Amino acid sequence: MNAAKPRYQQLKELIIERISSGELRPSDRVPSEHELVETTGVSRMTANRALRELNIEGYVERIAGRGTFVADFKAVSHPLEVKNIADEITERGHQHSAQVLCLQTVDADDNLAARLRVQVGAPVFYVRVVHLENELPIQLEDRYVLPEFFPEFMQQDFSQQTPSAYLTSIAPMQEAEQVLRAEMINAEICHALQVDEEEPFLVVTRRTWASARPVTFASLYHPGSRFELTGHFVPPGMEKTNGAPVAQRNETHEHK
Amino acid sequence: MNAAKPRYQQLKELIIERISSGELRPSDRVPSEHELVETTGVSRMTANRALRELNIEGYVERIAGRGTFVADFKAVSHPLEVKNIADEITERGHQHSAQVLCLQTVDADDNLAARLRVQVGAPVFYVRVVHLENELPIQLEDRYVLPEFFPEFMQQDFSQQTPSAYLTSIAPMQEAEQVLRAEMINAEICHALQVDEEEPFLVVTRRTWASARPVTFASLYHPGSRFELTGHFVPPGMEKTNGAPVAQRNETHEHK
DNA sequence: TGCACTAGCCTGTATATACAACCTAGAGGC
DNA sequence: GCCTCTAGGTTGTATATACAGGCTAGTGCA
Repeated sequence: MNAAKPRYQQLKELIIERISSGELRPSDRVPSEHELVETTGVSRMTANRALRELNIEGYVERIAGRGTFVADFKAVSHPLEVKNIADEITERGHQHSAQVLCLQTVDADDNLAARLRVQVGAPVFYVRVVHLENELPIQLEDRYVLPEFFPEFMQQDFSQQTPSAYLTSIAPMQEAEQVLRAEMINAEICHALQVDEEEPFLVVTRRTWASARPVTFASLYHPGSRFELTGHFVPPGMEKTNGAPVAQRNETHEHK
Repeated sequence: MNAAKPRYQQLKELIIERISSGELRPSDRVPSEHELVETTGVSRMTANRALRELNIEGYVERIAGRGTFVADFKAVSHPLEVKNIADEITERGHQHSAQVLCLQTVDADDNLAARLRVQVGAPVFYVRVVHLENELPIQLEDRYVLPEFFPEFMQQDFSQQTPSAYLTSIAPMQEAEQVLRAEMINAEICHALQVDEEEPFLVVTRRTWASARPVTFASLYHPGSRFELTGHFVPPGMEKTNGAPVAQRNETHEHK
């Protein structure tokens, strides 16, 4: 079983592994091209290609003259991904606040055990938080977390830092799966969000993986009348094409 | 105004421009690295970098031994994008069919004129199609199209080919904006989809651009009980990491 | 002490060269 | 006619080299 993989790819995976394992943490320094040449024996161009591609893929930040550093974990980069809700709200210039309704350890039922791949009855951390935008509730977050991955979870103050922000600061998100649907929701959640029971909800359920296993499972409930998910997509390579004769491009949110 | 841009970037933009303008169409042959060396005077490594990055970005397909070809237009590549609904259904192994409820030319009202950037009262093509999965209606599509970009639109048979598939076969999608929300919908649409009026809907509205202007505007209505949007995200660079000890990966739809 | 400058490290780009692997058309033999 | 094999074009990777430009710490001068 010879490593049929090209050397630049091996280099990339070696560095990704060091990041995923926690050996290299966000804003840590990654070996420079010259150091990689010396430690691995590749040429500088090969080291450059590996680091350059890791940069494009968002793993590292490169600064000419300073070095290469592990990137802050992409708070998920899809156009339609629900990012950290607190960031989204402050980006709109509004005030984010959060109320922790519940923070406890629960035993996994069948459904939860299957989603997190644990034994039925195994202890799982659980938090329920309501997120408010300018005092108006716009999201209820039900989140289950694997205790062995986030042992300090229960000691956090989630009215100050969102669960999502805390989790990504501890472990890199390696894979995510999410499902989006429209649903009518039970009275308890409607009441917590101060809407009536005829309100349709936009529901996002998401699992994220780290170290090749699911580590957190969340359901996010949004009142349809107060929340919409906006995505704007520009094909890669065109982002900064200001020299080309492309007139107005940056009018993302002119409507409404 | 010297071209401060690096040469590989200039090369990329030159080729993107030829694709966007329609000079190079999907599956057309793109100049080989050697030809680019001869016509533009760069070295082969520089030409290689330009083509390699265009490949990563999805503009072209490269086949060792054959050449480089313009890619089929990515039927939109986000995890959460609503792709061509017909493809999604057939990928699930089900039967797709479509009913054209309406195909006509309408005058743009205020709202539509603003979204498509045309004069109020300007003629716009309009089609309403219901998409069925194994005879069950799962999407109603209301689509408005700029006549000057798609003059043959009204002659198409949209029960055979979805509007989306037709449009992307004619013009490359350069930019997209979409909004997703949960809503209660009027009786007419509920009736067309054979659901009762208490059904919550997942509504997607989308504009797509070509040649730096919006060319089509669509609203897609999905009954909440019959439709969910699934996204699966693997960070770049990890897609084919089969050498790493990552066990089962392809179980995206194991639930439900 | 405080400032200016520079040496040295780093990334970014560009080139020339080399070899391997892949694919196809066409030559040549059967 | 049909098959085989090969020559040549094409991509994929790897290396050595070179120069430009950004950043910083530390030297040395005032």
